[in-house]
Amino acid sequence: MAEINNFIKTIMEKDLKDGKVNQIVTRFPPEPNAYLHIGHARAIINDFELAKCFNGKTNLRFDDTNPVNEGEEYVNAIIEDLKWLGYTPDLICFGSDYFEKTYEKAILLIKKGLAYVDDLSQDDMTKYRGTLTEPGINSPFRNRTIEENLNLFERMRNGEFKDGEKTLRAKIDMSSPNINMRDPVMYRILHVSHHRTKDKWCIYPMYDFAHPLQDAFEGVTHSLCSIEYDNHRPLYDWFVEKCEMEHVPHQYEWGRLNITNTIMSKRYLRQLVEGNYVIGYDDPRMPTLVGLKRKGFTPEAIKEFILYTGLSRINSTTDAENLDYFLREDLKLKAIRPNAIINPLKVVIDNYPENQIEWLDASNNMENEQLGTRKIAFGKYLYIEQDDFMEEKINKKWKRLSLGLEVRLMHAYFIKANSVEKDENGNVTLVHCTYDPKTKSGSGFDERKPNGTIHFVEATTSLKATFNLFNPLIFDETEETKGQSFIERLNKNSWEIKHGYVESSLADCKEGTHYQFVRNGYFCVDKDSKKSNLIFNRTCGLKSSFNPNTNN
RNA sequence: UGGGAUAUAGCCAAGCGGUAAGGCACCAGAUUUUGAUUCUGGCAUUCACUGGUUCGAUCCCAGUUAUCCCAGCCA
Repeated sequence: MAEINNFIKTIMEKDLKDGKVNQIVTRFPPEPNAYLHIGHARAIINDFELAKCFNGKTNLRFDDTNPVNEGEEYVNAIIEDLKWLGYTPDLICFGSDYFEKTYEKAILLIKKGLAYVDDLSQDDMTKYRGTLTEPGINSPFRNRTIEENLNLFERMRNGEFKDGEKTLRAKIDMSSPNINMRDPVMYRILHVSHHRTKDKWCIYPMYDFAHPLQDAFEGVTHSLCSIEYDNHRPLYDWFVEKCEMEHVPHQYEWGRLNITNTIMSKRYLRQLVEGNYVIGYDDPRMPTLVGLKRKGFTPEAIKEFILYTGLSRINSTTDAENLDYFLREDLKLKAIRPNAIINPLKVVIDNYPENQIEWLDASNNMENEQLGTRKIAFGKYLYIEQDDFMEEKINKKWKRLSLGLEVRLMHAYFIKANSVEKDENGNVTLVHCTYDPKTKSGSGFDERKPNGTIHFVEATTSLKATFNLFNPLIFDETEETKGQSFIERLNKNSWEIKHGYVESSLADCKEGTHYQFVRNGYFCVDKDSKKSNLIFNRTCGLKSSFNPNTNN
């Protein structure tokens, strides 16, 4: 695996060397209200790998301070995703585990005159907050006595007020140019049942107040988050200091990772699922970890991708090509390489006996002998790929079958095309060939070189199969699609289905097994596959394709 | 428009005062029973721009420009 190396690691090394910390402790803090996607994978992998570098620890802490939309379903899914990526947290905990301790710290701030109960309505609070260019105005409730605040806050907890009636706010500076410092809300009233604490609480702490305290309670040394929290760091530090936390955690930010042609926002992903535009969160076109897994991605490929892509404070958009590369790289030696024909063209070997099938030895992966060999069938009737035949060789680069030319059928014989049959539209429906028995694979025959090597499947023994070809769910922003909603821009051809044939050795293939089909890329057996109707999901394409019409 | 962050090739990304790492993509050639893989070579005289300091600047300073984030009782 690639060695992790980024600016956060440099910071950690220095902190350790300077004796600022004795052990690195990080945390991955998802809110349990969505499925994890490739963007989260970046946080997970960096959190865990950085700690691992220094024999540190990493906690999985569910940030469940807003019971609306949060739930058990997501908690379990996130734990499963982490397991799939190969990470075991040193501690699994919840923000709600600290509700009591967090409440006590709020009391402390009230007693220090640094927090107050506010009666302002939501609309008024917005007005009092000011704008980006104008300072805010102090709330008329800002100078309540400590006793009054203590009393009111306790009554908030006891459920004496309705949602939105009161809030607890930190008393900082309404004229701060950093809007986060303009008396941020610490607690709001929500008469909502929490998935873990049920109805015990009706006031819930806000992220800005809860998060730094949780980090401090757990002894987190390096609290890593994305760059949009940069503006929150002064507040983070303010709460840690004013709450007199024994342990002082520090927040560091990195840029978000986007991938070309990929929708990553929680809101959009939810819209896709709820609007039935995709099968579910594990639809192979989704950038969720479960989706990538079902499409055929391996955790190793995702890790390598993240580590090689690096980390900086810039929000970046990486070409999806990079993701594909690391999957190809991982699968190269793992995948079995059987024959599959996606767009079949019939071939008949005129000089081969009727009703005879020959079973030939074929290597599963010539670069990895450990994957063994299998038997493939050869007979009078074959299927080849339509793209592999052209009546006339139109240019020097053409390395496939044409009339009068000879090609090697992989793992089998040389065949020569002699004539074709066509339908009423002039399309080739059958190619008449002859084979040369002397050219059998492995015989060492080298008297003449074929025009190329193509793959095939024997017609009578092959199995029918369905191939799922996935394209990006959305188009790039173009002139025509500009201004359209995201749903309107959905790629109508994001899922193409092809029906073809695979060799008989795939009769007992298992879900999740990877195959590389020659010139068609890598495929993974989908969970819906049954022997009678094999289903393969394309995981990624090969590196380059050849278009006979555009090459000279 | 106030504050903050960022700017290195088509895309990521090292570099932290001594003369531009690496990966993807791309191009050329060799090998090849996959037009894949593998191998070999090529790919920033310049670091958003303009000045300044310095023997010397991607790096320090000043100004300019561009992009992103912040006005939830979301996280």
